[in-house]
Amino acid sequence: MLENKVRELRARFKMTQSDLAKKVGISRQTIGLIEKGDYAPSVLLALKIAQAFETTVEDVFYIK
Amino acid sequence: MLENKVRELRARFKMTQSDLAKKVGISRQTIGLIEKGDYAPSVLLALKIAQAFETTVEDVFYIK
DNA sequence: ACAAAATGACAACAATAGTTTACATTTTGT
DNA sequence: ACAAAATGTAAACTATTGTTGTCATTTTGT
Repeated sequence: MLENKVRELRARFKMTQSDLAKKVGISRQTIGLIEKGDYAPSVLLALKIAQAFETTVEDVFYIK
Repeated sequence: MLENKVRELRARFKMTQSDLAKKVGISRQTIGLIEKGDYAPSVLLALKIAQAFETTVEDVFYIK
């Protein structure tokens, strides 16, 4: 399955779900669902999230 | 918007759309649509495509 | 030139991503 | 302890991703 480090990275950057949501242009709830692992975002959103954390998509999202 | 190098990479690896589709587990038509730039795949599929070309998501898909 | 393989394109559809609204629960700061 | 901020969750919904089937067109190999 697909897993991700969004929650850890967000903590490291001291951002709330709302902060991140605003930064990448989606809703707070969607960030929550992604963190929960409920679904795989589009690659466009994944790229924006990785950029928000100054890292790569592979570093944030990975197949396990 | 989102652009990608799937067509070039696929040529470099001498794969047909069907080859790549089979390798990443989707239909041939979907590869065609992605190459055409019609839509952004899920990050899961993007990861698989990048892996098929032995490279990163950022190298294959980029915001322009 | 010819046949086979590869690609383009479209429609109708199924599955999943992502939205808004709303409310409950948990965490944080003073 | 209290209020405010942050998070969890759910329903109903819209938008987009991805499917299968079909046929036309283009490319490739002999």
